[in-house]
Amino acid sequence: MQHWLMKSEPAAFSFDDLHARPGRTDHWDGVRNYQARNFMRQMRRGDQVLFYHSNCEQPAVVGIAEVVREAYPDFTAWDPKSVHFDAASTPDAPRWFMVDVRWKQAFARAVTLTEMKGMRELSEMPLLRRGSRLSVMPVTGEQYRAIVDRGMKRRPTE
DNA sequence: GCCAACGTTGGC
DNA sequence: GCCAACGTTGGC
Repeated sequence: MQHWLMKSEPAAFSFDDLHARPGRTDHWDGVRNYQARNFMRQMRRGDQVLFYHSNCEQPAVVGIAEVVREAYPDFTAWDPKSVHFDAASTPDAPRWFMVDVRWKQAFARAVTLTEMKGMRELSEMPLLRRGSRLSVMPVTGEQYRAIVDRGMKRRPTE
């Protein structure tokens, strides 16, 4: 099983928004970056996803989601009215892809970006690199467990 | 709202 | 294929 981190701006689509969807499930549309797209295509059903709130008052991982459908064409790229429209992507030759994720569990408390910067286990995370803009990234099992442990308060907080 | 860092575009 | 200009991301 693989682990991932996916960013979303809560003003656009929050972890609570995902919870409110039918089946607590939605498609992850709008990724328009090749590296992030390629990571999504590597996702497999059952992979665990850290849901990260970006570009907001308190950037943080707020909970866990799960991949329930593997990569398929992002149809919002074909819709001229969509902000994610891309004329270069067609149904015959889709350029962009998305996966479906299901809300799984909210953290007891958010694990903030500031806090993550102080965690030794996370020193290699792309998320913490200066200027990192990658919106979908792999997370190692160790990094995943370290973050979930914090979020679930299974470990005394400093 | 600012602005540094990044990815993409397009002229050459 | 280079690289300046541009638009976007996202922390602060």
